[in-house]
Amino acid sequence: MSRTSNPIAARTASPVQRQLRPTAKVLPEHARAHNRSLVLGHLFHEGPSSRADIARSTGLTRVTVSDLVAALLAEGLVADLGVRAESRVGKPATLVGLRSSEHHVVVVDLADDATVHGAVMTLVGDVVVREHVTGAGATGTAAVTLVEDLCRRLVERASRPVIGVGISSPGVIDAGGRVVEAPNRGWYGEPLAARLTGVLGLPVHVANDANTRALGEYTYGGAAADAMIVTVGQGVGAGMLVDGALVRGRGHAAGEIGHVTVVDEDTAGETPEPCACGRTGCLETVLSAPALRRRTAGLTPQDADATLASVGRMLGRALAPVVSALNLAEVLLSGPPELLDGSLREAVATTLRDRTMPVIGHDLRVRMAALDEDAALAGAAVLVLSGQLGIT
Amino acid sequence: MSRTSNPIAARTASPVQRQLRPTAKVLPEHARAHNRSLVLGHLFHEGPSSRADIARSTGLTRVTVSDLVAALLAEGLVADLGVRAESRVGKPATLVGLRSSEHHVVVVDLADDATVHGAVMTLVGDVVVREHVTGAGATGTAAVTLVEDLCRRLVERASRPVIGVGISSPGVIDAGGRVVEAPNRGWYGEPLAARLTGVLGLPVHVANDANTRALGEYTYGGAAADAMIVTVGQGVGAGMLVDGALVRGRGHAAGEIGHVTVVDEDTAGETPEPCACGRTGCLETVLSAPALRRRTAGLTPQDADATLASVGRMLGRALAPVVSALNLAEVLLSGPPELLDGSLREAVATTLRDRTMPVIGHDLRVRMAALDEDAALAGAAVLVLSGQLGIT
DNA sequence: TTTGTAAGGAAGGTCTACTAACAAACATGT
DNA sequence: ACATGTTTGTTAGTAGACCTTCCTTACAAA
Repeated sequence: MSRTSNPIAARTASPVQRQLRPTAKVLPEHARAHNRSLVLGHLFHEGPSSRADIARSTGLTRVTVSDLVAALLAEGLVADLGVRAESRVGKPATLVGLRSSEHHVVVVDLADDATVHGAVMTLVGDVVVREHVTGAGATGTAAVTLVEDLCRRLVERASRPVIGVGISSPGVIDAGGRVVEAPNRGWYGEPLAARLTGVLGLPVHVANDANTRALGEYTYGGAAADAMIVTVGQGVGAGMLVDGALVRGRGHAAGEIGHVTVVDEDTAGETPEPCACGRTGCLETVLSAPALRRRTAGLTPQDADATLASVGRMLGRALAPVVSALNLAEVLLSGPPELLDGSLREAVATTLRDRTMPVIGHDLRVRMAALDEDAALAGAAVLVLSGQLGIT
Repeated sequence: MSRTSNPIAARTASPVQRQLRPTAKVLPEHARAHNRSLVLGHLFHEGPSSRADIARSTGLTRVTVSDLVAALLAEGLVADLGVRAESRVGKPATLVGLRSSEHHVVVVDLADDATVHGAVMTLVGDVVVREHVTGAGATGTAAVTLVEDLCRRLVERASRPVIGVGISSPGVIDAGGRVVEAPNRGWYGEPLAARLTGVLGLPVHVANDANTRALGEYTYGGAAADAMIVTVGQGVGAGMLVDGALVRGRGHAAGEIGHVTVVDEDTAGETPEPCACGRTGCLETVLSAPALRRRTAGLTPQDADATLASVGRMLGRALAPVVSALNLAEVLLSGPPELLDGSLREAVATTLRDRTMPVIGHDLRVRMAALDEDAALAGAAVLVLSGQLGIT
């Protein structure tokens, strides 16, 4: 074997260079914030607990937990709930609990072109106030103003301290809340989060609607840590969860699967249809809610089922490589149940199992998303919980 | 809109429950370890630097960096290189550098069924010693003993302190170095890392060979942080990098794309062939090195190119959903260049661009892997660098 | 009543990184 | 030649964060 051209050896003289990622230093206070999030996360997921419970769960000592809880009590995020009712051996525990109804989150969903939906929510996702504005056709700065006004009204109507604002929008959105590209609102490089923070004086988080849905399903809907949530509405999108974290991708466009080609000339029983994007045979031409309705309109239930199953098989074909490459635990379908939760979903499941090796397809679950139409709002709330409190 | 069945609201009484991941507490010493890795990582990627350089790069103060460097000097991981040659304004800087040739890593590659390849490497991936054992047919415990003996010999032949052992093996391997399933060696649930650590008294890291290749390409080969490295050899595998981290997947089987179905009855110009896995039309039946050689044997160069292009199109079809879902920056092909680096690679690239939306396919790169046949060994070394020094 | 167990708090110690201040060593301008 | 400004690396002191150890409180079980 010739080793002279070893590219590793060739680099020995000069160091191994790479575009350095902004790896952040860690200060003691960051450790503190992390452990604080651990405590909050425990209370969020497990409910009222004693300090000793939290200590066991987090691995921190009781002393440290007491200290953190004291700080949280002072902040008002946590409340003393008195002694635990059930009594075991030893000194009875005093419970502390997250004051989830004593803090509010303002959330906005921009998925609907005609109407902007907003709400005030508690930390556990209960809707306290609901508002909407009809902003048909508003684009550019006008659309930003629309969102601004809605947020302001919601903040005013919140009866508790508002922890932050979460916004779910279609389009390509970067981690800093800048809308890189959202054709439906005419936003290109719009610094939405920064602008709203300036106006409202509150932390604002913005993310793609398919991604927020995925977050919502993970936090409130029991989705697995390695999952794909396919959202079917006017278009088709997806949120990807890998190891419990949202995948954003190189250009912040992860999950944009609506315009993957799935219908070819040689696809049995199908003809590629033109897509709004200018190409043909895109997933959206067969799987979007309008496309599904159009394709099943006027058919007998049997024929409609067959049609839906056919679409399910196409989706399954497309997802099989994704499921295999990431070894996903779950594929969730979010959208109209009358279209998705039947032969379509079953066809996706069987196709995925047929087209992947057993170790991949064996314990893969294909199910409907657990959350209803408020999933995007709930996910927007998770943006805030995650960003401000570290709860995931 | 009916909101009564809101599953979020329904959960308000009980807390939001989920399978808790082992979220680790962070102690001051962990912060220290993290910052230490930051210093080492800077020296690894940027080469000899002054303490002030490191401080600017990491965001830590010069005082802290001096302290960390002092500790690393005491450990012998870093050396004082004297004053910088070029002189600028101000006090001349004293350079410190990673003593990459003064420490060794022992690496083993188990991809070859007939021979086990091993090497002693420096921290920058230079091969110092090369050894191999012919272990045709060794399985189960005998195969473990084979690896054990090879490691021991390599450790003995290492002329510098050995930081750890890295092993690259086909099969499904969990994060703790347990081989869940490796049919070629007859390993099922084999705790390889633990066993070797016990015998050698050194830190041992084990990972799937496609994954180690991906790590090697990332660290030594300049691969992007969001990339897929497709490895073509006896079979077909892949390593997935998302945000610079290896994806392991729900059942540690991420990257197992060799048995995704890519050939159907309706695939133009192709007939599904039976696969060793018992199904038909798997990616391995067309893309493995033997399959490619068989399909192109005896053909004119033009016909061979057409055949390779056809396989490239099939691969492109399979990868388009993956590239879209994750918004990957790069797809790397690792394997025989005479088969892959031509019409096949070009077909993959054009197919991917044709079948994805512009925002996804626009700046996607499809190229050959930068590292040669030692890529797996280099990746195994990265396992150790990453696990012991925190360098990625 | 005694014993054992568990919860929570107080005191003291160690570790970590920061700020402030300074000396050393050099380039540059007058 | 000499003062000035710049950059480096170190010393000293401070604040934060978590730990270990010990104590008190409160209850169940024997």
